[in-house]
Amino acid sequence: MSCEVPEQWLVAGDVLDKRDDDDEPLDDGADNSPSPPEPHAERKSRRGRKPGPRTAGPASSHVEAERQRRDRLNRRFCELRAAVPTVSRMDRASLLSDATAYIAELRGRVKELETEAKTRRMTGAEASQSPQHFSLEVRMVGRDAASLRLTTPAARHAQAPACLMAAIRALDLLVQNACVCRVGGPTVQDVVVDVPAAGGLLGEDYLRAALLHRLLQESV
Amino acid sequence: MSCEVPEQWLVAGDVLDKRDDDDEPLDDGADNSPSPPEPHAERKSRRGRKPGPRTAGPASSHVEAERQRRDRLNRRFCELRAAVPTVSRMDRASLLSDATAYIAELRGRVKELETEAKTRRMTGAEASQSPQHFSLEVRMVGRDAASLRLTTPAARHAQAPACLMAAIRALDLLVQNACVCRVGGPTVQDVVVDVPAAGGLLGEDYLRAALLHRLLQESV
DNA sequence: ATCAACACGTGAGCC
DNA sequence: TGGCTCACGTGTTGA
Repeated sequence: MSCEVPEQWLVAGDVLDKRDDDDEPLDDGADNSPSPPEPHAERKSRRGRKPGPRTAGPASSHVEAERQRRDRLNRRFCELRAAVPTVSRMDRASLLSDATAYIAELRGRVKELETEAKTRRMTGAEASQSPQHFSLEVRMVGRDAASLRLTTPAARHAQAPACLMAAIRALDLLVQNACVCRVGGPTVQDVVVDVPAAGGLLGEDYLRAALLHRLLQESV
Repeated sequence: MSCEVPEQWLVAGDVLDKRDDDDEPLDDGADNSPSPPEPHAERKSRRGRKPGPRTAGPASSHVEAERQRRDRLNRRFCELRAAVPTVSRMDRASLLSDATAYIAELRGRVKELETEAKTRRMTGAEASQSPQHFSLEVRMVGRDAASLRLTTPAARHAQAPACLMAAIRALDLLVQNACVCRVGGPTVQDVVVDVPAAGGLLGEDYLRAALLHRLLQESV
């Protein structure tokens, strides 16, 4: 496919100025029209026709433009070939179909990975939002003591007791007694904590709200 | 770019048999050489040259092959154009560069998503393997009671106390007193549990081994 | 020798 | 008008 440019069969006045910038063909204002017959160099896989009789006449602006168009196409083909890792053959047509297939493959991978990431994110969010499914009882014992009972419907949320402990500690409360048990096998996990000195300025509702807030924050 | 095929300027004996299967040009053994002049149909964006003088002579096997090659290239171009969503212009060259850029973009997305998935997997594995970093003390109190102390170096392993509780329960042990606290801010998490009736047939080493086993199993 | 692939020049439509 | 693009036929290679 002639990607290399071994300047071959150059003609006499080869200038090779070719400011062959790619990057959007929104250029080429009025630059290629000038006179220089500018023969095309660069060919490698010696296939195709020889540069021809090189009619340097002034009527060759068209052939020159066509030459530049061909060169640009060739460069684009080379770039595409460099971008596609699975090049079955060196054909142009094979390159095109390979590029199409590769794009489809990449699209499939992207979609697959995105769905996987989404699934992972969902499970993660579900696991971290599990405290929303907690049932938190706050029962005042006397005036400044409380008994908390945290129940989670699924035992896979094994971090629930620790979250409650952290929340209690974050509220500067002391734990007098704690009992964690699982009843009904892996379905229910129960935490009962007795907290002295949890009353005072802290009412039952405030205590519940603060603990819930902490629990939700803890499980981020 | 003439993707449609509105059969135009057909010549008299158009047969249109063209078993134009794509899928790897490893076919066409000796089929195009036969006599039928087979003019090419299908053109739409009336650009380019007219089909020419249609030299129906037997010397047109080459032009026919070239025609088929052109048609195949055109089809492949159309397929690629259908596969690339960001077609800036209708040029062939623009299509090629757009396809290259799109492939690069897809590659970047794939790499990004893969690294994200890998990171997520690593953190998950690390979090689940964290109990390996636990420090578990087992101190016998008398003959059939024990005091356990579980210390985790990182406080983000909030499920450690629950894991210990589950392990204790799995060993059918009772918890007399438990205390979970965090010292040094979020760096150390400490769990102290008193377990009566943990002696008997269960020695200290066996208790420690069983608890470690349970802890490692729990954290899968 | 045939065959496949490419490059070249050129005709022609379109803006 | 001219520039840009594509199609066409042909010349010329390599296998």
